[in-house]
Amino acid sequence: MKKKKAANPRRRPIQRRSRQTVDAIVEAAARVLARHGYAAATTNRIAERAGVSIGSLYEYFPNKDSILAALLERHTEQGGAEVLAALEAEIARGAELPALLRALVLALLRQHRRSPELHRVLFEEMPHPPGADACVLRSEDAIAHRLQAALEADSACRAADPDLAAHLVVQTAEALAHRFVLHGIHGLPEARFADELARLLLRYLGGDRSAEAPARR
Amino acid sequence: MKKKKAANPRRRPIQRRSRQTVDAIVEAAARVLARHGYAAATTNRIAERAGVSIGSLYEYFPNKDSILAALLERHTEQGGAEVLAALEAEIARGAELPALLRALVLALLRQHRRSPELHRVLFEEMPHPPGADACVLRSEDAIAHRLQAALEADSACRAADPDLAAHLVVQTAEALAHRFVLHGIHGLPEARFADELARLLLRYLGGDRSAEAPARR
Amino acid sequence: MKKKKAANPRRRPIQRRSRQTVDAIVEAAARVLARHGYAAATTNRIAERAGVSIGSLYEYFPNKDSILAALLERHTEQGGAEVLAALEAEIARGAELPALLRALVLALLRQHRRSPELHRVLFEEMPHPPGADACVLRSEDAIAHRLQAALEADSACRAADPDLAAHLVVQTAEALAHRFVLHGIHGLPEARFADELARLLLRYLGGDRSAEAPARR
Amino acid sequence: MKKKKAANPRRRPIQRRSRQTVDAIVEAAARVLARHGYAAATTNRIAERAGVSIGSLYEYFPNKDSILAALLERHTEQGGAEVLAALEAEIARGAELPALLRALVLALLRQHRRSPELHRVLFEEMPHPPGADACVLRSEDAIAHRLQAALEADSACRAADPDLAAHLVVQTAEALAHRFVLHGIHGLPEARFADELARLLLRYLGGDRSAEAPARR
DNA sequence: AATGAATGAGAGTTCATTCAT
DNA sequence: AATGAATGAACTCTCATTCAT
Repeated sequence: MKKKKAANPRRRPIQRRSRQTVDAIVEAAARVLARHGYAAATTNRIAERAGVSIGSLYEYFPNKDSILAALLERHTEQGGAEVLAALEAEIARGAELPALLRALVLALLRQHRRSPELHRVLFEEMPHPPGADACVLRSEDAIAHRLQAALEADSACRAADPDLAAHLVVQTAEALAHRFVLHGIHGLPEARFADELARLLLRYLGGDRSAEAPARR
Repeated sequence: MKKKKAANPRRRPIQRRSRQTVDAIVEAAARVLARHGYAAATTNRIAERAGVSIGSLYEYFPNKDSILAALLERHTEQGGAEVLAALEAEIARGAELPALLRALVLALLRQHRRSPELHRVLFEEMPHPPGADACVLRSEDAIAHRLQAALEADSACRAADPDLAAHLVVQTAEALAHRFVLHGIHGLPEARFADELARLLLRYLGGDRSAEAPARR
Repeated sequence: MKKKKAANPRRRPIQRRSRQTVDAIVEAAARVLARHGYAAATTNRIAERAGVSIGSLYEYFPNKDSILAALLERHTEQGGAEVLAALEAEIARGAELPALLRALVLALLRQHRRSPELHRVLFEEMPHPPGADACVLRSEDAIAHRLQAALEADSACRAADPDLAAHLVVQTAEALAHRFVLHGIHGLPEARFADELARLLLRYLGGDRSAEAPARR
Repeated sequence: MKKKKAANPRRRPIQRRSRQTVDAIVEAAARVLARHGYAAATTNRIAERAGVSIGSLYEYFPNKDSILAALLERHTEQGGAEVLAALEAEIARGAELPALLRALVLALLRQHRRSPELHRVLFEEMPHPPGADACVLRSEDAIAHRLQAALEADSACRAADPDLAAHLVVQTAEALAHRFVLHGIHGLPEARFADELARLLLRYLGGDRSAEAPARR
């Protein structure tokens, strides 16, 4: 019988050696998943690719799931940080809502484009045990939180509930970017898709001048 | 690695008896997945729950994956058909864009609510081998296609490319409904979420009078 | 139908430990086959008799067939080596054709007598997948090759084509010894059978003085 | 647990219908074995090829082994009868020992050549449960018996024990013909092989004039 | 007599995990 | 700390055989 232990690394990787080993394992898992798919990602194969014995692997991770969880977390956090940074940069340069949303959309597309195979395996092929998606939610929350602040500061935004609006925006952008990168929409070029998605978000938030133009007549 | 055989039932379930057995197996798979999760869904357990011998199970399905694929397909097609029907009904009664989008959102939420555990396992816990998601795309395409026609017939719609707009709307509604049912957004009640999502879609498509009202003053 | 993997041990048994394990498995297979027949030779039973876990068994052999193939090869090579040695010994002591052929026949009988049950299962009960018999052919070729050299050096031999003659002699001796050990000929004692078989071979090769005697009269 | 029943047909096929069905099944088994090998010869496949339901198959044969045993018996008896007939014909025309032995060798080669694939599967790939070879022994005995009578009547034969000699001759001829058809000897043409094998047998039995020729000088 | 859907014991094999070295 | 041979529970799937129709 298998005991399901908490999916946390066994030891805090404080020392450099440990940190390197943990990284090597997670990195190896990423490579194996991306190149050969979930079914081929056995612990022995991951250890081999990491240049580490299977025994050492289990020194750093209590079980297989914890490795995949760590990878998912790393992947999500890296991606989230990039998007957050892109957002921050745009805000810093005093961008208005339209530019902000475009930046969000482009950053998400870029992130998904980075290693689409890994992304696909991670989010479509790989089983997500209950709770595995917490880090995804956390990452989105962080982005939504930053966006909310921006919305509150932007007079063009007509959202009654900026928190809710920010969440909807982030989730929509994330979900649609994900789908577009993996499956496309007919033959639509990415640039046009980005435009359209940004337009959708902008209209929702109300900074859409062109939409109001007819009414001004 | 094992040769993946075509994921088609061995025997065309033309006769009533066969059809019943196939249904029983798929239904059993659904119950096992929903109640015990992906890891517990062994072929022997599914057969047992279906009240069928393991040999019979393999009389109707060439391998395990084909059972899960059939379940995914059934689930997706049923859901898609319901949403399509809801849309159709709304259109038939001459509903305008706002009511149409509300109906779409509510139908999707209803569908995801029906058996959220099965839904979660099917879409988050269960590995989706490459190609398994084709039926999901097909279902969304069908809904998008119907919606597109409605958009083209609706003078309030300002979408330049109704095909693209319809796809974005359906994908957004589907993705957010999915996420909301599984993870929620803070403690937001479903009714309010539905309102907000419908509002988002409506503003995108341009049938949003209230948004333009202030500008008229 | 299943993909047949190469019937080679996974791990080259270079280290002493590995070599021992491989031997233990092959030896266990021999015991199980001899004692309980082909039908009882399951991988689990072989592993158990070898005092090895089923997992370890598959560490050293890629599949069941490869174990049986290894056993067949070991059996054939051992037997062939013995016969070859007997032949060599006889040649070394300067034996003439009659003694040589007797030695060949006796060595083959001895070899088949050693574990007749294993021999029977290996060559009659066990399915031989195409190609499995290559090692048998190789072994016979080696013996025939040695015999050929002896024939060419023996002035009593009247064989026009020593290569062909050597092959016929070896195949005849092998086949008849095999049959005699497994099924006997009426109640014929082995000693008389050996005499007669040796006589048959001798007459073929022409070293048979007694046969020519009457004609001289 | 499987009960091993006696490998005899359940019912005496007296009626024409039954006889036809039995034949169809055995014939189907032959085709499946020859074309697809032992591993593919499942009872269901045999029944299908025979144009008979699996239920009917078990009406006529108590188990799978009995079908294969029946096929082996049919094959062996047919072959034996042909060889016997060839021998008889040669004797009837008053042939001498050399011609008789040539006829025996050629008949055996012809028989093995008829469906070498079936022959190979039947005698090398297929497991022969203990006792399955009784019919082969019987068939050879019959041929040996006829040959013995011929030897006793032939003044050229110098065999001291004609019964034993006949058995050795038949077994040698059979075994070597078998081996030659299945594996060949280097690139040797069949005609030369037949010559050499006949010469071997002839020298054994002593009707070899050419061998004695040198002595006459 | 004939059918063929149903059966289920048991086969081969995998792979996450352990632990003696 | 590190190793990797060893483990064995548990999996998917096959196929000879049965029996209700």
